[in-house]
Amino acid sequence: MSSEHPPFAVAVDLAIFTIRDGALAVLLVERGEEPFKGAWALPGGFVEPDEDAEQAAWRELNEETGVERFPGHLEQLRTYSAPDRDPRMRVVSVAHVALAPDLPEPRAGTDAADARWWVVDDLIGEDGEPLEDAPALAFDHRQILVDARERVRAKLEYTTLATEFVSEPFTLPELRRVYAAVWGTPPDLGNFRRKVLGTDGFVTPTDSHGSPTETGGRRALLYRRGPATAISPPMVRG
Amino acid sequence: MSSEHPPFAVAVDLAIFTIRDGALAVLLVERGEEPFKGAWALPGGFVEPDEDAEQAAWRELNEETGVERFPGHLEQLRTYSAPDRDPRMRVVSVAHVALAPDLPEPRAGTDAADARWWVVDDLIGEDGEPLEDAPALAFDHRQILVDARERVRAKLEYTTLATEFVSEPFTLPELRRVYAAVWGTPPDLGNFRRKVLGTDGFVTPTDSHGSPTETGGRRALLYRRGPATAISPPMVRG
DNA sequence: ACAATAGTGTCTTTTAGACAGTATTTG
DNA sequence: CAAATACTGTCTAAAAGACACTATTGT
Repeated sequence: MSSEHPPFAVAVDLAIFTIRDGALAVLLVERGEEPFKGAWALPGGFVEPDEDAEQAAWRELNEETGVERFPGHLEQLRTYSAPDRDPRMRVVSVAHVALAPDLPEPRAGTDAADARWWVVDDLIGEDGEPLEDAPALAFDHRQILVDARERVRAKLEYTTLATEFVSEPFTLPELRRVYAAVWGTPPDLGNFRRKVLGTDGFVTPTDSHGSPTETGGRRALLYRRGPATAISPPMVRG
Repeated sequence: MSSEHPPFAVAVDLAIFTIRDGALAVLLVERGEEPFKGAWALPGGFVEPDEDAEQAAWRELNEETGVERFPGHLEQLRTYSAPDRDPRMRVVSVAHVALAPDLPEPRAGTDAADARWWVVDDLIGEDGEPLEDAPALAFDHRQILVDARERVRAKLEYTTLATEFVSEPFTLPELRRVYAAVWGTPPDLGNFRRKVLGTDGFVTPTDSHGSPTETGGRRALLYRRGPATAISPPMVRG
């Protein structure tokens, strides 16, 4: 190592996903200060001297979503460090992906004008390019969001992460709708059931049934998350 | 974001892999200064004010390996940010994984006493625990190395990354020995050929043959890297 | 009864796993 | 020739893809 080490600020940014109305949604905050005042951004904040990035991410997660203890999954995505990514000063951001079952409407943070859920596919297209009529995101947050969505899409293939998007107990049709929302197209009904039930420890059955729907139809069996984390061989995207 | 942002140093650390004598090897440098003076560490250095982490990693890659332009693959692994990971000061490290065909013996860096290739499985066991008779690594570099090895193992399954471990042109038996070295056990000969040749764009054939071996045997056909980057469905680890 | 949703079964195609056999080269 | 290495073929088993059929519930 050389002996000089210029000072940086280190931040965490969070792509917090949930499923709302059958679509993948992400939490954005409207910036109340310059730079990018009025633009929408991923929630985040600086890492404090006595914590690591993951602890900072958990702290922000609870602050931004306004819950006691965030009920879902958190993992590091990657670090973004372009020298000019923040016009004020040199900031490297350790981006994280979080996901949880449907959460309440968020409260605005201290320095955010507003905060709300956005349908991800209304913000960025399949190719990762911004959509017309969609707000431009602050900093490099569009790229972070593109990378985060791809991470979630990929991990549904080879992990049991989808169960983090539903609250226990859940039905298999609910779980299937998670795949439909994230991948944009639902997996085949029969093959999906065969794969989930055939993967040891993906889900464990209960002996009770879900509530009836308004529109009629058979009531689905309820399940809980199983101990498995990997799906092998993976479930493939349509 | 809050308005305070304590100063950090931002470093990159590199797990540089190659195949030597049929085994996965990693480049380590012996530290010439405190802390951890005399211990072995992953090469790395601080990010400069005008570069991002990836540029810093490329710079260190060329400096540490002593080549003009590093001929292999580089990607970000993850960021390590425990508050006490460096006893001198607060340093977050953006770790990277690099891999390349067999490289020359490295030269020692300016602040490193020595540098050499180590067989990875002589440093860390299958479980990720340190081995007896193996040197302890400086900082959190054992954990970084464990994570880096797992990344490479996993990516051989679903990407064509293995071709970055051989220099062009190469033979299929050479490529198969990459899998054997990284996974610890060779894939079945016939099935390996079927998978590689059956994956469109994995390799492209040439019309010439490799050199004869000392011990006799048929000469293998030579191939070059193809345009494909993904293997679908993946090749599975024995 | 009908619509809607949940769940089962089955036929076909694809792919992996195992492994036997053939081809080419050196000494 | 034998030994060593490269390559091909084939049989079997497992899994996915497609899709038809049955079951249960509400209106």
